[in-house]
Amino acid sequence: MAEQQPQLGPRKGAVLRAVVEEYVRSGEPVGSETIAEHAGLGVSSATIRNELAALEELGYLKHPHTSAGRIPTDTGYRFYVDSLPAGGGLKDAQRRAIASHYAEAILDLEEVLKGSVQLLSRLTRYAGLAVPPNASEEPVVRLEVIDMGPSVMVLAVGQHGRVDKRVLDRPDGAVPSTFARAEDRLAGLRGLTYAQAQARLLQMAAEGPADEHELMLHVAETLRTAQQGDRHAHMVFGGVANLADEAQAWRRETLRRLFETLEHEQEMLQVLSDVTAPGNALSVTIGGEHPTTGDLDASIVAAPFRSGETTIGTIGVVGPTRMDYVSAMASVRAVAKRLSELATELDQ
Amino acid sequence: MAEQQPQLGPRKGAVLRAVVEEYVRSGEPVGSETIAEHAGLGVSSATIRNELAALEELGYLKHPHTSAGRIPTDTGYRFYVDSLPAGGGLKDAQRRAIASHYAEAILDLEEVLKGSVQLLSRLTRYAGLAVPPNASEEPVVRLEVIDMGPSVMVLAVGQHGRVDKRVLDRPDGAVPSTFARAEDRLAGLRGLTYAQAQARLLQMAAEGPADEHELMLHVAETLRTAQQGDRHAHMVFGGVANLADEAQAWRRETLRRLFETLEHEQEMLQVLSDVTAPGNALSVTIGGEHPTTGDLDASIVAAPFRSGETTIGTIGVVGPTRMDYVSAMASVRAVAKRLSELATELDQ
DNA sequence: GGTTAGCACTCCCACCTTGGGAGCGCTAGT
DNA sequence: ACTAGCGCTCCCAAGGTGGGAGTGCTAACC
Repeated sequence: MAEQQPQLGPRKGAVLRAVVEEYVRSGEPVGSETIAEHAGLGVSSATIRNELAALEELGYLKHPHTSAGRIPTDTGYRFYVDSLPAGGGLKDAQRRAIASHYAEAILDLEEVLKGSVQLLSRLTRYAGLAVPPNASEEPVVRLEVIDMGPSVMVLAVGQHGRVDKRVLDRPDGAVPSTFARAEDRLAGLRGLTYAQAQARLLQMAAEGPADEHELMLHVAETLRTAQQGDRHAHMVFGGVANLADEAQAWRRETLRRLFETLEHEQEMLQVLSDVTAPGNALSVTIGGEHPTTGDLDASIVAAPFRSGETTIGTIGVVGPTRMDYVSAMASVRAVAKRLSELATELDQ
Repeated sequence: MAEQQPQLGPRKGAVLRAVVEEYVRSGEPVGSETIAEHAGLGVSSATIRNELAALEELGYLKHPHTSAGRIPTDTGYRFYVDSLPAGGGLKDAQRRAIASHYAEAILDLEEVLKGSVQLLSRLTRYAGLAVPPNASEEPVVRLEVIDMGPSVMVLAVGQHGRVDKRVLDRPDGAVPSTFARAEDRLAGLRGLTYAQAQARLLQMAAEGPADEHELMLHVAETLRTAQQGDRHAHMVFGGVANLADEAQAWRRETLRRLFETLEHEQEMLQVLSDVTAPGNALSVTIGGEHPTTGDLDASIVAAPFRSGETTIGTIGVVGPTRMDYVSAMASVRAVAKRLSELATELDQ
């Protein structure tokens, strides 16, 4: 769909790009005069006006009112983003900020993610967010059932450093030896992926002794939620305060809804997964292109990050539709790349 | 200090209370007429005016400008709060919301806290926040050093369900048997409190074999940060979106700073600890009474929660200085109480 | 045909003015 | 000690206004 309307004629394209860039810069509707002067097209404002009218007709621009300048529609931003050259766009200062941020070695992927999200929020002045690795393909390093008296804690540790826990009622009839035996059997699952281990556990629960049955089911359930993210998923956010910035385009009411949505992790996970492009591509979602962002006049720029060849998570930024897409895309791309290298390294 | 200025004369007190309540309700500066009519003091507005002037002189009220009504100063709110009767103030709907919220049994204290914080934010329409238990007095249930290949994970599990982890470089010369032996020795620490276990570990590091030295130090360090909260503390927030509410008193710029501060967990922890009253009392911090809240025109209502007789954490709300203190205090008190019961129960 | 200059027109917005009202302080009288 | 009354201050919402930005159109030009 990025290839749907590439043909506007080179000049219309240039005019549209000029409008987007100027509007993003200034926040004011852009008039024909401004473009005639700054875009270096060598034509008069009257000609630009004709082009603007045509672009509006085509749905790329709109008018707040008759005698105001133009602002881009979501479709206009979309064209702009699709017409951007693939690489680059990173300012020197940003490049340096990224380099120095990752200079310090951190071994815990979770910590790395937190740092990366904050880095992104500083680079872009928007809010950074990340979806941590889904555990499905991660090998299990340790599985434990810990006797805590009236309750039991199930603990799962993954190769990439994730730790999932779950506390539950102590099963009837469980005695200390139940736990010891269960742990012995769980030790045998080491090295399997979460998905495999979960499957084995369901089997073990069915075949094993009755007093372990419930315990094993709970361990399986713990692994399942670790894979789904479920309602215990921990998205990572950073620089959310940026969204409240004075200069930002949101009305108070929209701002409130925006924060509410961000707090609602489940919805954000859904959005991120809807939005993430298949493959390793950077994805840009502009306003109405997704119901949630449309509701919030927001855009999301996100990219998956990998360990080796496997995609293990997503990182990106949320900002107003009137976003500096060039900078945001470059920053997200660079951080995701760096993050992939790091994650790959952490996994050996 | 709550007893510093209890004597304003009964009428001045009544007038001040009326101003606070009316202002909290309406958000508009309150005039003498309004009070004369609504406060039921049986005196004319002229008399009220005299009282208002006196209260302003005393620093309890202020004037946006000459011909406007009065609004309370932080000191005014303080007097108001201190003059409130100790109990009650909970509306029936709130009482029911609390009861039904805790109807569902949850075993993980962390989950309980998240729920409680969200409950508080719904009850008060402000932002809820909580400081989870500090680990010092919590018994250690399990300590592990997990061989993750190029790195090592230290894992500590506490009796109340906390899990702390830490990933670090694999010490030089560590072999599988190093970990096995270390874990054996760590198993001996079970049942000690975090504080005790940390002390023992430092000793063990000094006395034990060289190849375990570094490992033990790292375990000790993990326990230390678990106790301090350090920079890895996980405060719990909920309903932060409430603060962006249309009707709220904050300017955009202040709102931004507020969100920034909330993101800065370290600072919030400091504030909470500065603010928490010794003993089990509910504490109310109003605007300028603390540098951070003063900067943000914010107030904090917080109360410790206990397990048995030991204070293990803090829970409360943050809102504008123009806060409905009665409702906030009642909600926080009730939730903290319920939470204490639950925590006590969870610890047997 | 595309481009341009020019111009009338629209509409907003920032500015000012203005009247009314809310609320105060003060004083004098009860 | 309280209150009625009054003059004063200051805000604020409601018009009114001018200017400016920007448009759309037309007619001329290359």
